[in-house]
Amino acid sequence: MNQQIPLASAEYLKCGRCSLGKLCLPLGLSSNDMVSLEDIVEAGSVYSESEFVYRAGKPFEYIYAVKSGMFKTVLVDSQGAEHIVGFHLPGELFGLDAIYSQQYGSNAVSLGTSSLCAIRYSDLEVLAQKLPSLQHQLLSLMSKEVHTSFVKTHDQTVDQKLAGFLVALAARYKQRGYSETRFHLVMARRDIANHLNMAPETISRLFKRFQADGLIEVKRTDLHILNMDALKTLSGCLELCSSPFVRN
Amino acid sequence: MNQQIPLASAEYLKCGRCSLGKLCLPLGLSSNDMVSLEDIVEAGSVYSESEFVYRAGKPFEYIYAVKSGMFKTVLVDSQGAEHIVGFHLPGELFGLDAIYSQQYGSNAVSLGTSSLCAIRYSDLEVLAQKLPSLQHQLLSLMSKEVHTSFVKTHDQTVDQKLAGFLVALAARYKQRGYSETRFHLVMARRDIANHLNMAPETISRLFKRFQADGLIEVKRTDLHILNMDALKTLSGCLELCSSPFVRN
DNA sequence: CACTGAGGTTGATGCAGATCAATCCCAGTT
DNA sequence: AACTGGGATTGATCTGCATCAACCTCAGTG
Repeated sequence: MNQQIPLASAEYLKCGRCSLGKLCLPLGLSSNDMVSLEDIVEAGSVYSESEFVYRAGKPFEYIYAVKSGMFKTVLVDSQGAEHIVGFHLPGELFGLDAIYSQQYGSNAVSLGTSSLCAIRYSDLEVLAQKLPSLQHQLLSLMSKEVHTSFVKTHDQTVDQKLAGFLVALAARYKQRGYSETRFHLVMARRDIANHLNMAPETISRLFKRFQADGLIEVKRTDLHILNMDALKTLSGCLELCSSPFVRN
Repeated sequence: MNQQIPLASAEYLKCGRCSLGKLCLPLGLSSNDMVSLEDIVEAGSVYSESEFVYRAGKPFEYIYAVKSGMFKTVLVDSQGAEHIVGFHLPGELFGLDAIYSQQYGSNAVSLGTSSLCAIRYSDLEVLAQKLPSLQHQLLSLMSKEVHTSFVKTHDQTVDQKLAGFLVALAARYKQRGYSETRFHLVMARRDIANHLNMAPETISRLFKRFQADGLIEVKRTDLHILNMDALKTLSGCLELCSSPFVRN
């Protein structure tokens, strides 16, 4: 079963003290409201590599906020083929697509050792009813989700897709206070390929070419972006797509 | 400019009497709450063929609910290439992706003569704060939007994509009380092609083959689905994707 | 009723990227 | 330090669908 080990430091990681607050649900909340939110958040369950948070078809109960590490959500079609819908970084929510249907529509899986906060959705709705800023932030985050997935439906060449993916990932790391030019590709090549509807071989070749063109430097999971502007141009989505959005 | 002619019968088309209530925002509202909602809904603006409701980049103010006809939302990338994100049928909302960024991310355009209701989002948020069932329905509809766009990111063969599109459209017509096996393709072939990331020629060839295979009958804009089951099988997304969801 | 033009259809060709098939690389194990 | 196996890379080949080009259809117009 899922190893939901509370972190030793869980008490210190409540929303009010969590560095991710400005990206996550608490954005805009007063300190009083924050305390109410903390009451319904189960903070800091730890998942080890490839553990399932939930599986498609299971009754909807919680939405999740990533605390550390990374998770992926995976759609499985009737033939059993998998499609990675998204990768989720700290401060991002997932499971929101299950509100309507009351059952999860995808599998959620950890990448490496990762942790997250669980929020019982029924509690969240009740609390959002009391706290206007929480309702606002929840709606905002869902809206962002809608927009980013709209942008992703626009098919492109493989170059555009991979460049766009890297640029977006860089922006998301930057938002979280990490370097936007140097970071680890936590997910396997195969996962990137799957997410972008490409063959792993194509990812490999593109990385090689991007490197030859001086755009990036990759060595296993280490990525160094050398020419962000060129990469952005390549991705083909400059104006409306870049600001204030980030595709994830 | 946009011809926003109030319908002569507008008074009779308020939410409480609108047949689309069970699909649209009013779902779950008591009759008292319904009146409050009606207060903030500007019902029944009419748009003629190819009129813009809003354009990408414009400040966000309203979300829209389709009353009659059909609208499409179109993403325009930095090279000016257009991509149709979705077609919107009566009872469906659009503009929700602009909540986060506070500006519309796409162009919204009418297909044929169509009408819609406009709801100032700031009013809606305030009202949703007072009416739990409205908040619930708004969140539900956004969740549905998230889910359907997730499903659409899963790339497939052209056969699967077109079959899936037709099956989903049929289901949406059925929900609205129309035949699910006979309906008009309001949008041009070119628009279907664009939406599905295919060439118009491919749509043409597929329609021909589907017809030869006894799946459908098409004559210009008239579509008759002869073998829904086969079409569903072809679309490749039986279990989780069909119920209770509809891709749009 | 012929004319026009936009949308749709049909056929021929080309290519981007998938697929297939080795080979390589390296982290983890013994 | 040799061994193992899964992921990544590289090269060769194949193919689905886009693209190009020509033609057809039909609603609208004078």
